[in-house]
Amino acid sequence: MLIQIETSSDIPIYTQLSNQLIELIARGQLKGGDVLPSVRSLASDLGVNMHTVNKSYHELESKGIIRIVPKSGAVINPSIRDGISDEHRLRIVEELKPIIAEAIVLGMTAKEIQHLASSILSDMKEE
Amino acid sequence: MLIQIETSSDIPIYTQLSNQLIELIARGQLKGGDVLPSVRSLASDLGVNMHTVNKSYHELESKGIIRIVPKSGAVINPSIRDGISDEHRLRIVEELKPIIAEAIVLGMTAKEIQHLASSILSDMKEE
DNA sequence: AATTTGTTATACACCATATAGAACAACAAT
DNA sequence: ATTGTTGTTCTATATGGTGTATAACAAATT
Repeated sequence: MLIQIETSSDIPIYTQLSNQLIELIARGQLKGGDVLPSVRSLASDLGVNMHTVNKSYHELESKGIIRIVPKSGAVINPSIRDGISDEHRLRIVEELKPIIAEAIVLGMTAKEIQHLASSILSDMKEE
Repeated sequence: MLIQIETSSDIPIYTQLSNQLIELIARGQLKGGDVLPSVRSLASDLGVNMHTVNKSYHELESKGIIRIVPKSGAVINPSIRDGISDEHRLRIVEELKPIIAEAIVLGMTAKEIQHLASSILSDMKEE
């Protein structure tokens, strides 16, 4: 499943896992309807605890990215065609703001930041 | 100094403070050469501990945004005209990637994400 | 019938966060 | 020169998050 965990990172394991799963979905390598591995099997593959994977899955569910069906599995939600909700959009803004501010302070121009964003976007969309 | 701390937030106080200081600098309300308040006085104003402010200042210093002169104060570094360093640029990319991926998964198109970034940028640059 | 599933509970260790108090040497101001 | 402020350092404590471990449960699957 192409996931790598760095235990020495200052980013929590469950956050690393959530981020990488989100990126796999964004790249289209995981699609709506696909079923994620069970918490036990993925934990075994990654060499981490079952509860750590479980925490990541529930984080993804609270973000509206997957739904968890007890005794069955975690299923990726279909892509939303109606556009993003106001709630989700606000969360993205609050997450983007401090990073964009940091980029400005470190000397990037608006044009450079836009170009950086578009290069990240095209990198994810090309697959 | 227009800083608000929410103790009930899940974001650490020192991170809230760092983010708001960075945003003040990005907006031009704090400029290169300006001296930040002493850790004791700002801690008193915000109602938090001295060490918490100190931790925020050192985080900003490790990011290259301010320099701390012992027995003197914390001074904002002048804006970099030479452009951003590779190290800083890489950090920005790594911070942007998971958020952009999340935005895609939640149903935003590349065009919408670009528009969102530019609206945040113009909001910060207009002051 | 046996296995696997997500869930729940308890327990433990470790680290980050936040506060508190104290003391120090260097600097600025009166 | 004395006073007050500065960032620094140290110790101490409390709290919560993170991660692991083990166990048991009920529902679904095989």
